[in-house]
This record gives sequence, C-alpha cells and structure tokens, in this order.
Amino acid sequence: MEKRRSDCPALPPGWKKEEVIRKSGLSAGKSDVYYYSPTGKKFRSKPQLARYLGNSVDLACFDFRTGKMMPGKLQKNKQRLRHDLLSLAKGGKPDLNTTLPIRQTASIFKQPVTKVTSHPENKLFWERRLKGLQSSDVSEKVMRTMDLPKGLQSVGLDSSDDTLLRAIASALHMGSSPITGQTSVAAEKNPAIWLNTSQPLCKAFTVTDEQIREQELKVHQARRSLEEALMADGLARAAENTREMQEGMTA
DNA sequence: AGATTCGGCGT
DNA sequence: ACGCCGAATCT
Repeated sequence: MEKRRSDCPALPPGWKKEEVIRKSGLSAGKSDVYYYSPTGKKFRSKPQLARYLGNSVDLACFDFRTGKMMPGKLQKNKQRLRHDLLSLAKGGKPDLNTTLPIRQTASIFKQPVTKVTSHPENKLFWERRLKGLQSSDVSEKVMRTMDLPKGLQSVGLDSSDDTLLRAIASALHMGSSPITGQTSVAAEKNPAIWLNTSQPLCKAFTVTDEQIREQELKVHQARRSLEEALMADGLARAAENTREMQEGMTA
C-alpha cells in the first residue's frame, strides 16, 4: 500500500505526517492522521504527541489534523478565562474550586493525574490539583519549598501543610476580600457538605504583629530576586520577538 | 508478535 | 461533527 508521508514544517526536523482514508465501514471516506517521530515511532493523537514532546514544543496552537500552527486556536481556554474574568468583574466572588491562579494551558507539561469518578460533588478536585505544585525554574528543578506558621490548621481530608499553603496562596491571589478560613463549625466536622467555597480549607486563625514583621522582611528579599528575574526574562523575550519578526519578513 | 483498520465513546 | 483511543482484524 502506498504511504504518502510528508514533512511537517510545524514540528522539529525529521517528523513526518501521514493521512490515511478509511475505505470501508460506516466511517468510509473519513480520514485518520498520524505522525512519525524521527526515530519512526507512530503517533495517533495530539495528547500522545504532547506527552512525548513534553515542554520542548508548545503544541497549544498546533492543529493535529492539518499539521499547521493555528494562531487563533487558544479559544477553548479563552472561553473559560472569559467566563472567570467576567463573573469576577461583575463583583461575584471567585469560586476557588474552579478558579485558580495557575496556567490552564498546561497540556504541554507531563503531569500524571488521578481521575476521580467516585465522589458525587466536586469539592475535592482543587485540593488534588494543588497537591504537589511547586515553584520551579526553566530547567524544572524545584527551587525551594515554603513553610507554614503554627496555628494554621487544615480542614478536610488532605491535611498536609503543603496543600493547605497552596490553597491559602490561591485565595490571597484571587480574592479582594479577607481570608478568614472556614468559620462554620460544621465545616470542620464535614467539609464535603458545609464547605464555604470562597474560603480556603483551613480553620479560622489569628495573625500576630511579630508574624507580620517577619513576613515584611521576607517580602523585601523576595522582591529583589524577582526584580532580577524579570529583568532577565524581559531581555530574553525581546530577543525572541525580534527574531520572530525577522523570520516573518523573509517568509 | 506488531501493524492496520474501523467502531464508538465523550465532548 | 470530530478527536481520541480500544480493540478487532490482518500479516
């Protein structure tokens, strides 16, 4: 059987694309698209391709069927982002179960996920999504972990400090309203039912002046290193943009 | 065994 | 309507 395997310019050199027409059955006439790595491994879906390429290639705009980059193909994420931002602008409180300050376009990263089918409500999902998230540099090395003051206690099934801290960070990032924790006593006994979704899963707490002073010191230090990082990033971006422009001129 | 092919589920 | 992937079928 004749195979028409064509080069795929949108992918790294050596990758081939193939389209085979179905010739029988109910779906006769439809086609399937496959890609072949430089080593010959066959790929039959975008997720499979993304898993293999990891963060080395951003497939967010890649159209699997045509094999081309489609600059306007981010609309699946855009719609959700629109919804979140609009409801936020109308004065509504963000639901921390679904709205998080992390990238929603992360299909390009290798992140094993546990699918939860047993629980009737969605209360536990965000807890899982935050679990194990860590700040990292471009080489994906963990930079450092954070620690948590005594006196903060988690409510819920995942009671690790790690997850709780990320939950609070999310709440601080998203909301304009104060973070009080779960004030309902009922929530402590059965968070799955009595959870206040615009508050993180921790018990109510108090903050001392001493803790505030310590934190101000940390923030000053952090700001300085952030400033350096942003400067470096800005230079890198500027370089990349001018390179893309030049490529566009000669195309 | 691996490769090919279509069905069919989920969105 | 289509992407994705399981599994029947072919070699």
